[in-house]
Amino acid sequence: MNDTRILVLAGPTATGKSRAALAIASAFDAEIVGADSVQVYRGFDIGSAKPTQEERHKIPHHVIDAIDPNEDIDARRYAELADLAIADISSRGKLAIVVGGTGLWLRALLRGLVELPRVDGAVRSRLEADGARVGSEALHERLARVDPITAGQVHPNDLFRIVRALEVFEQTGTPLGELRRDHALGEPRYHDTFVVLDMDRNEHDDAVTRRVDAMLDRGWVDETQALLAKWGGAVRPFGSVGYREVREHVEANVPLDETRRRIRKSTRTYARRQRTWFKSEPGVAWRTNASELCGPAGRARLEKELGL
RNA sequence: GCCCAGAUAGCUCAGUUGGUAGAGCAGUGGACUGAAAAUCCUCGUGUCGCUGGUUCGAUUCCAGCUCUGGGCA
Repeated sequence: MNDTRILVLAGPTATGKSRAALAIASAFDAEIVGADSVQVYRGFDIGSAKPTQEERHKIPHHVIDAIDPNEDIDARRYAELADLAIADISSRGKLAIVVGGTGLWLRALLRGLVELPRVDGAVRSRLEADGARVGSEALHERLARVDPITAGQVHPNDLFRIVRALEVFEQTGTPLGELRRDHALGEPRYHDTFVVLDMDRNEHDDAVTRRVDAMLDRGWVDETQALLAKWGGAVRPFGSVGYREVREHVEANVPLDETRRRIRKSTRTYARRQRTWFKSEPGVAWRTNASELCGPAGRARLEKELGL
């Protein structure tokens, strides 16, 4: 356990996290550490609602624009980058505010993950090829023989997790289910104040609609076109909400209105998944909304929680 | 005014040879330990337009009415 005190601001997309973080950062002389699996990528700006240059000039942001789109990052590497940023910020006597909606990354940072070797790309590709050939049920049966614990927890259709469990078994000789059982949920790694933001459902729906429209008005299509030209469509962030749909607009001539509709839909679906995640995430100190958090009462509570 | 077709889940519709109904889309709930904006799972009661008639029983058949679309005047 690290002695550093940090503030964590999480919650579904488009609930006002970034704006609240900016307000709190100016009030408390803090800097911001992103926890966002798309904002880490350079160039993916508009569609990830990345803070603007002016905002970032005013308040330093870390672990945003950290890698190129053709580089790989995972929860472990994210936690390492965030650890470095937090250490740097607190060494200068400032407060670090971790802001983002990527639940697994936050968990990796705040609680740690099971100790495991690096992912072996060759092993993973081979297992994926197996999956494509024999189907996920067959792979699930294979998993049941070597790792019954995980097989019992993972649906036979969830190829993604089946492959992950098999690759861990191949690399370590120990079933992932046993490793996880022994690790459980790690002890807190920081003195964190974990705040989850949410919003009234109808209000949030409107916020999503407005945000998608604003992004398109700001030149999201042009940005996507340029990114496609530079990196190609196979790069990971093109699998994300919105970029996937805009890419189809550009490459497959899906009409803009239809694209707009699809983005709204997948954004809402994504927000729902985030809501489910944060609902049961342990260690949350306060569930609130952006306006309450940024009001006088919120500020008083933050001062108390953070010991300022 | 007349003729024809339709009226069923938030939307588009299917269906019930008379025993109170089901798909797609939309939406919802959930899982998640190095791909996580990813990946995967779950969930469908609605005066079957209104009023009457026939019937043990009508959303289904019949009549009238209302509304919508199309055609003819």
